[in-house]
Amino acid sequence: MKIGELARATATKVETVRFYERAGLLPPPDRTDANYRSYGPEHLQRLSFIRRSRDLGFSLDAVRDLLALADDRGKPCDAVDAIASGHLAEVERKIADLTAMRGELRRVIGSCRHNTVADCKIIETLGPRRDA
Amino acid sequence: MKIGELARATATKVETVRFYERAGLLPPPDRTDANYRSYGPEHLQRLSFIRRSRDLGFSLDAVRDLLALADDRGKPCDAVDAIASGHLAEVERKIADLTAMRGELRRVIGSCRHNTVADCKIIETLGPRRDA
DNA sequence: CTTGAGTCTGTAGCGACTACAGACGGTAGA
DNA sequence: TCTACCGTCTGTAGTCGCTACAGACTCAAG
Repeated sequence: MKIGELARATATKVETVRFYERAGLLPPPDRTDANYRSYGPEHLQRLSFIRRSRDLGFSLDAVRDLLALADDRGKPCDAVDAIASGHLAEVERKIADLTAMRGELRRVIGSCRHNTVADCKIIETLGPRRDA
Repeated sequence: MKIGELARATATKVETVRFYERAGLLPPPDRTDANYRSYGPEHLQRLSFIRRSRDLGFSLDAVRDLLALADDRGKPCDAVDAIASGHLAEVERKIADLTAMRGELRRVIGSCRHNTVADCKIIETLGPRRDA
């Protein structure tokens, strides 16, 4: 299959597919006479893996590690678990950060009385020591 | 005050202060004879505003807009509210995305039986149609 | 007088793409 | 057969918000 088909099949942009190749995540495929990339089912499978991992928020580095592990079928699974668990912890930290932000933002926005900027509570909150 | 003092006072790195100046967020201060930046209290106040806004997750573009509004004290406050509300919506979207990710990750990790990669549920889940 | 810390400018790097420019290939309708 | 148009190619630069240098300077303390 050509790059456009592969891209469509995995909901990826063509440029991103080429980017993954340059980044060493997707092996360089054969080329046609016209120098077009020609992918096989193994590429489709590998790109699907990458996309799914990315959807779960894994970094490209993590995806690289996961792919290497996936290719090493005899290895114990704990390394995979470690990567995933580490990532989960990070996601949880981000959720906590954003939840705190949300609380602050709601508080700040809730205090807006829709007057002028001069006595805007939002601006006041942002600039803590504004006295003019 | 010199850039290092300003940076310490606002928990900002010196390079970041200079970056904000280049980015047009912090006005260029006077210079000493030795060409050192010399900041006044208005810079401290403005940088505090920037930092607080960044802590709440506003983009630099949004901070620029907020600063412009803060300087225009007669304007109605609704524009400020709009920026903040838009940002809140985005934060909520991110929380929803991350929460979905977290659920998926927990499910995937929970299925790990700590065997070899060959029958690792995590790898299986990531590569949907792996049959070897 | 020397040492060390702070400051200066300018540039390049990060992650994960995205968006071109400019050239070439392939195909379907007129 | 011509032509229009899409797809593909390479290479490079842009995005965001910093961060990290390199190499030169200044300043204060001992």
